[in-house]
Amino acid sequence: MATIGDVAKYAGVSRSTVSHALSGKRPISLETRQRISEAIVALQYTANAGAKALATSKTSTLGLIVPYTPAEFAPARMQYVMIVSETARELGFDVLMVTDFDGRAGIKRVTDSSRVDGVILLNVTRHDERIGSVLAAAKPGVLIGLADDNAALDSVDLDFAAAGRSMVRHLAERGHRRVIFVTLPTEMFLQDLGYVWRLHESVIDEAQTAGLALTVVHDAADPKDRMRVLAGALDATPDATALLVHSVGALIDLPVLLSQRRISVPRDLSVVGLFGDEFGAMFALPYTAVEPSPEVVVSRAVHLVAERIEDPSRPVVQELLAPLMVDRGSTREV
Amino acid sequence: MATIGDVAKYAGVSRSTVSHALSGKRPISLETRQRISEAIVALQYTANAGAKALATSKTSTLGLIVPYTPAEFAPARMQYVMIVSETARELGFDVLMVTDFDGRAGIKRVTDSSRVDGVILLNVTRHDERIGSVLAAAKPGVLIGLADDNAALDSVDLDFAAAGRSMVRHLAERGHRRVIFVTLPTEMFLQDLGYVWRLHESVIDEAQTAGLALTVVHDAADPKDRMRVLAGALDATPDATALLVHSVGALIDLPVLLSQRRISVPRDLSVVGLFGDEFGAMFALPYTAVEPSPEVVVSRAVHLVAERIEDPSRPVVQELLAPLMVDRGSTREV
DNA sequence: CTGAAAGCGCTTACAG
DNA sequence: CTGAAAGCGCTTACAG
Repeated sequence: MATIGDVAKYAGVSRSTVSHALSGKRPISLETRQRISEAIVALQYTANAGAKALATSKTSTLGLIVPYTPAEFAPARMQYVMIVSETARELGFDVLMVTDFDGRAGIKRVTDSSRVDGVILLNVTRHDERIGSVLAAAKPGVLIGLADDNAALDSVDLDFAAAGRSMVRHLAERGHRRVIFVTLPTEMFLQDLGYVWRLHESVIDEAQTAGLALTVVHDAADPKDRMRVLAGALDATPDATALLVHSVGALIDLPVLLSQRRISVPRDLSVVGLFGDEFGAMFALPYTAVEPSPEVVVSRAVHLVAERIEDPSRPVVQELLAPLMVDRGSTREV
Repeated sequence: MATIGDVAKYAGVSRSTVSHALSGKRPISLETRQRISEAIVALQYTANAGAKALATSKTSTLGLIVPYTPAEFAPARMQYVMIVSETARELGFDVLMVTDFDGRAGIKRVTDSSRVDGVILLNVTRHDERIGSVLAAAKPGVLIGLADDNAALDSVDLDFAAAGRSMVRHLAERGHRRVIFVTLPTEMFLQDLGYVWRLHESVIDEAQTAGLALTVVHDAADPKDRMRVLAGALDATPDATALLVHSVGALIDLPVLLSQRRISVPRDLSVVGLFGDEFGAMFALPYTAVEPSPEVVVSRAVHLVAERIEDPSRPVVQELLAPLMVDRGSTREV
């Protein structure tokens, strides 16, 4: 690999001139600049990242802390990872994936060794131990999700409370009075993920406000049991006119179950859920849904951490994204 | 952050002694070693990764080149990424995710700047342009998948040809003579992914050998059309006694369609497919299937690139993993 | 507008 | 068993 010294020699200038030509941090005569350009092309020069990081204390790398949460629905995760990576690239960063079983250890490792300029925490829980590690590292960090004690770090998330309310109101406005709420498996509540609770509570709360009778059913954690749980819920509440579904597993099974029972949507039953367009397309889900908009949430998070790397003193922000509802005609007036 | 100099001062030794104590590359007296250990703990010392990389020309980082292939079924991808990351960690490497739209540019970027010691190529195609980039970079690289011209790089993959043959034989042995082969969308064939062709061709080939009449149906690329394609295939070949399914989308839709038509498996129809245990569990797929074993394939790939980083002169290997079939009782004798 | 030199934090011959 | 010094490839005051 050619070094900056090789380029300097080839162009007949000093290394500092090459460096400045590259960074644009001081004026370089046109002629010199051209000679340097030629040298760079001729020698195929690319700056050594390690040397640059050593000299500047900047790595141009973001650590993506992916927690180990087997119970969660894995497929959706890839989308988040891809968006982080793509946004990071647009902002000039590379992404180091940190999937350590112990997220705290992972954060400590990549920050202590100065491998990253900042970290992005995926799947934040309400009492997320990783927040302390980010604070201890004294590096910029952003939470994708809301923690109870997140005053110290920037965070972004979908406004799941608003999402829950809008789903309930959507049904209430159409005259539904008895609704089955298929919420997430209890295992996921135990994982303390903020959005799980926020959506759950807002649905229950808004149902009360709207005078809507809610039958709450936790989806099964084990896919084998899912269908039975779902069927049981329908059996137990025959007078329900609508389903409000948060569980992704239930959403996938629903078409099968409804077809088995010859239940037509929305004629016999209205359905509203929470899932992304891309996900819905993949499984051909024909249901009206609140859109979690990962591209917006995640891209915003990456921008926030990049901004904070630029300016560590910027006030902490907490952003909640207003959810959009996509009407696919799976709900009707009753 | 404490530096090696701080540790040396604290322990009352030279920096080189600390460095050697850390690497174990020369004998250090017990007493000195202890003082150094204490200093490291007291100062919370962790070596600066950039400085280390600069001094040793080793980054302890692997580049994971994730291609941009929207047509492919995304959820499965995350599993591969996670296994790469976990295996890399076990071997002492971090993972840099490279998701550039142009994989070649991504490889050039991370290798030219010496950000990685080697690269792992996901979703290799038969004529993969990225191979040239790895060769040009003169860094170790491993292919997950088989390319036509892969004599120069290590590669690992499931033996998809064997997988195809074993599925056909499984049905042939049970007396099936007319089978519908639901293969991948034509879009995926155009993407030139090696495994797509290898499986396809081996199924057709083995069917001929086994005297099995095959109706080949390409699954729809658009999920909206999937169900119709699948239904059309059943209608067009009413005398088929079995389904051989490669398309993941078709696998997901199959339970719905069969339940709609009151077709019972394996009583009315035998089904064999190609999908992983984890994936099958997530969608509660009750079908006998060849197991793609991503954990084995991917972990092997990471080991191979790590070995080659250690010893660049090792002969190139190409490993094909024999597929396992998991019998879930979805096929019967006819 | 340009260059010589110090420094970032490591490792590793070299010398003892 | 240990240390002083050079070097990895950059950037950036400092000086002109």
